[in-house]
Amino acid sequence: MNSDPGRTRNPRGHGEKLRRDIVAAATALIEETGSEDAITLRGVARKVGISAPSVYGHFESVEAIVAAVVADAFAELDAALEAADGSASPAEHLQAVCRAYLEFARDRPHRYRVMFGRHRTNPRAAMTEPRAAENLLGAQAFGTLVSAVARTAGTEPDATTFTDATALWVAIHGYASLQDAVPAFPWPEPGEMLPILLGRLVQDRA
Amino acid sequence: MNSDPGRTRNPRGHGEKLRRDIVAAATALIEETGSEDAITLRGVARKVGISAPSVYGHFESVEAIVAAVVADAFAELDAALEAADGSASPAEHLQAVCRAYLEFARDRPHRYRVMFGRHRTNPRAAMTEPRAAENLLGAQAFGTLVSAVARTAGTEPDATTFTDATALWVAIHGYASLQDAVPAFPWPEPGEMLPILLGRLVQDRA
DNA sequence: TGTACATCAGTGAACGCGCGTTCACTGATGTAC
DNA sequence: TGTACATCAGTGAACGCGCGTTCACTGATGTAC
Repeated sequence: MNSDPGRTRNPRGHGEKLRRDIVAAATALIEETGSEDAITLRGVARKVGISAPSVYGHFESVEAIVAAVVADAFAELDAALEAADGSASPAEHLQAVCRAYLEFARDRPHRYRVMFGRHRTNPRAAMTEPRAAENLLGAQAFGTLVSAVARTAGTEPDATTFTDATALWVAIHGYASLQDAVPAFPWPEPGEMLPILLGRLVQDRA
Repeated sequence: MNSDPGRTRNPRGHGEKLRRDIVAAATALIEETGSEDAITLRGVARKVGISAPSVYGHFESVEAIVAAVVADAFAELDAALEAADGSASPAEHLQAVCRAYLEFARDRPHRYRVMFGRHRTNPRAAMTEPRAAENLLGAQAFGTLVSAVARTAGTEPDATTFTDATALWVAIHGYASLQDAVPAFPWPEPGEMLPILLGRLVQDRA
């Protein structure tokens, strides 16, 4: 909750830095308080160390700030799945992708909840093509999952891999979000749960 | 958002009715606005048609009102799964239970989101035994699922049925909540998705 | 049968607070001439 | 080389609003004597 009273104004031409500072402050507020409600325009300004009206130079509303936090988080998720070890066998790679997904959710539980807490589309994409699935936030992450599933089947992505990946996604998301929502439930560890879900949900077409 | 200005005071000994009116108003506010944030003490009082301080006679905080809404919703979920057709074959019964779960979530998307949006335990149970899994909200619903899974296996509930039921729950919850969160995704219909999840996740031990 | 009293189910006014938003502004720095 | 000016990156004060919370209260109704 520390603010930054010792902040010095950005030099000319570097006003965009404040935008990043605002998003970082909002992100920190979510992870510290556990709730998206904690993000207020004045609260974010306080955290950054600027006056409240200064936010308007970069965001037109609190919702726009939250949307930026969510967009950043989805970009991180995309990168985390992409970075999962791909040198292993197809089955091991798929498992690594799923493990990366679960670790992402576990390491940022509050942001993960916010990412999927309201329905949101990519704001930039929404302007041009509001319903295209490939422009949804997280589309790249899902694409990584589809590719990993296709590799285990030894095929190109098709309707079956799409269905398998969807079934896997709902299960892994459900596991991640219910662990966060109902921590007192006697959850199996990921090391136990993940092989079960993977083994049963991904069609063996070998 | 209609309030009730024509409300008449409850007769003596029936003050508890106001408590139910408050919970009903809060429930309606959640389903109308889609957000738990819309529940304010004054907003609920306005909706019921009473003055703001009157709420304190029945709830000590807004959170207590939301907790009551959530507890009611879990009781409804318990009842809905219990009421799923049990006269059919075990496999058909299990499918009916899962369908009832998905319908519950679909019919009250906002309440469903609030139910699993924060981690909460049964407030009454939390006073006595804070960690007992069987006192969690939704424990009865999960028990119904475990029983239905056990019937398909032809066994009493054991570690395997527990694992199967857990896998099924995370998948069905994930499916329900992601459909709500990402409506633009090309979701398979429940009629297509449910048999896939059931067929793959529930161990065939016949 | 009357009446004083206690209780119940609320009310109405007031408070201080943090919020989003507006407005006119400031002061440093680069640019044109 | 000097200087006027435009621009950039913000600030500070003020506004009206809805909120949670408190306080003393009201007025109908049941109960004891």
